[in-house]
Amino acid sequence: MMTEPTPAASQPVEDGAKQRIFRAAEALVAEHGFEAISTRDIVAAAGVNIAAVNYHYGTKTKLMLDIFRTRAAELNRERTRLLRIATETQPGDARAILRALIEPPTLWISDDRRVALRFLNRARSEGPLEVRETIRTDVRHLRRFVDALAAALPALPRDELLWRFHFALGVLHHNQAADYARLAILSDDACAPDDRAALLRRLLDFIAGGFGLPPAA
Amino acid sequence: MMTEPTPAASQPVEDGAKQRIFRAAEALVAEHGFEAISTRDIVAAAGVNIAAVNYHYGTKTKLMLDIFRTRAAELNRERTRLLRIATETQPGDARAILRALIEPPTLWISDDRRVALRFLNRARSEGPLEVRETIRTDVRHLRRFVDALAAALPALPRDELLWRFHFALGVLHHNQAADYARLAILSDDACAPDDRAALLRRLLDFIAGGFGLPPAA
DNA sequence: TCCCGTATCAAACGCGTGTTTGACATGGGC
DNA sequence: GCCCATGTCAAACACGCGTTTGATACGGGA
Repeated sequence: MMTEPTPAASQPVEDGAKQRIFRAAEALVAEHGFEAISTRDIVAAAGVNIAAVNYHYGTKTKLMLDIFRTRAAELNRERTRLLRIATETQPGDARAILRALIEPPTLWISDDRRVALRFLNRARSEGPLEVRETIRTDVRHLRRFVDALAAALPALPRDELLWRFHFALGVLHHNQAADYARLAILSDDACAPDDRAALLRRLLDFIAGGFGLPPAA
Repeated sequence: MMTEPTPAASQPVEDGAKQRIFRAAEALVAEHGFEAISTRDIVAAAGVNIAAVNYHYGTKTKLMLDIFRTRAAELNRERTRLLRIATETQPGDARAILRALIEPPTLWISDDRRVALRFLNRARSEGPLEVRETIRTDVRHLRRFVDALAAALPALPRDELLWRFHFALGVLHHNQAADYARLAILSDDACAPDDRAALLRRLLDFIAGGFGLPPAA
């Protein structure tokens, strides 16, 4: 008798107005983008009065910041955990480091955290200035991966490493974003991101190949 | 004595109100995004009256569509030309095909068509529905590359090929978009996309590696 | 019982938006 | 000289935006 059955996402189980606003705003931004939705859209989806946003969050922008920080922290925590495991159990294995970077967002795509992931991507590209400035926090987080890769690939010059890391993030972000539409059309619906394991393998193979790593065992 | 000195971009040389609106809107969207700019911002930058946008283009959205179609056609034309050359002079060379895909947008980054390129990316991700729907046109264009790659890599299953193509487009788009900022911070400003030839080589190496191709000769 | 912090509500405020209007200027064709 | 198509202009339109207000309800502690 501890909690409600199961929360839809990793939000607190209580379902007060504040949480409903949080989740409605996250879902709407994930689907329609930052500028396309209004405070009135949010409160309509959340089933609360329009003044509730400002009462609980002060400002629409502060609400977005709150969502962003919550979700970014969740993602970074999971990645950091996997990175620690990788460097401890498979020291020097660059592929394992890349896997720690890639696996969390890729698995999120196919469960109920897909919404959180798409929100994060929207925020990074379209979000208000206050949101985009927190990218500097992300950089501190990503540097751990760069350093781990540098240690695992001592022969690779640092600028080459950084460029390839930059390209790898491009693949990741693109994959989290909207446009499976184009892939679906190109493939006559033969390619869909349903099979999590296969998607993760393909992503890891592609990025590891881009880093010049030999194919997996 | 044929034309004015040199047009800033590949627009007609005449500099009437219509062209000034075109270029001002393109530049503003490239820098600030689709929803962030208003008709009044555009006419202020273009030095024309506010009614000029609706007089010449009918609607703000139609203006954006006009810019998008113009620039997309330019990019696709250039890519198609390179693809034809590649398949004629280096038949069966997958790397040459990828180069035809990658080279035009990569070179645009470092000349005065950077604005056009960033507009195209903004449009694809944030643009109004009418703009994003023209992605289907792009798909017809991209299919030529998929088919050429399939012919050059007969051993690669089509679904694997399509996924890797999807990933490759991710790298490309990410690279055309805003965020060299993160790379600059990560590298302490050691990595900048100034050197066109080096950027093109790095991109091509990464994507060819992702396709499992051996390093270039 | 009274009180006060918490929360919700309908209504409104001021402002910026995309678009439209109607007047006015220009200039080549008859 | 007149006409009409082509542009340009200041002003205004209706509307949606984020935010604020002031009233009202609830509910546990003194």
